[in-house]
Amino acid sequence: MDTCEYAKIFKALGDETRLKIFEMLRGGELCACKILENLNITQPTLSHHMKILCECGIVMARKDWKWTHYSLNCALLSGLIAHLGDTKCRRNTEE
Amino acid sequence: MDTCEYAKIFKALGDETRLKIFEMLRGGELCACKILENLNITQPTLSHHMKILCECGIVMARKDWKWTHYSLNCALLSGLIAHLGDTKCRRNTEE
DNA sequence: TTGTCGTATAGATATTTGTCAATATAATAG
DNA sequence: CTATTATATTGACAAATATCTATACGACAA
Repeated sequence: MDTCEYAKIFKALGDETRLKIFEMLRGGELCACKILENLNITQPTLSHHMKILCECGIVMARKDWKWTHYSLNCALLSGLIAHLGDTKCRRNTEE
Repeated sequence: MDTCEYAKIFKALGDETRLKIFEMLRGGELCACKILENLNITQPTLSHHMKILCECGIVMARKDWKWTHYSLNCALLSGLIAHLGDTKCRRNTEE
């Protein structure tokens, strides 16, 4: 995973609507129609956002008959968290 | 910290140039001129990016004589990591 | 086949964004 | 005062983006 891919994830999460979707999915898998119910956007707009979330890898799609179910890619999320956590953070009081 | 503020942070990190800056700062505090040396952008463009990084709170500026030193806001970063880590991530194999 | 339902794509448009050159600002030195 | 140095701001512009309406696609039902 290089910097460019992380940038893609951050960019995906950097839109308020998509971050809301991300937060919804943190509770577990959801179908597109359920997500749509909780947002004030049209269906094509949701489809557009889901594509972006899937293309960066942080969200996965699963088709089940007519419905598409979305869930977080937990492995990728864990990797991202681990990467962020690997930061040299000194206590601000001293060098 | 509400969702909107996280979106601002993610948006800030969603640009490749700014993510590079973020990665540089993970190694510790740096002056603007040092950051500029490692990027192929002009000084005004760097200034613009630093403003965005500071406005979302993830980067802090410290003026010392003629130089401005930038460093990560470790408290905010920790909060972000904790938030992300608080995700209900099931093993993908079972319900 | 025709209709319905959930989702995706195409095309248009207004807004946002990243970048630059030019200029300003603030602090210091002489 | 003037000159220098590091950084910030302004204004312009091309590229990217979020959103919509209209339409297409795919799966199933009758």
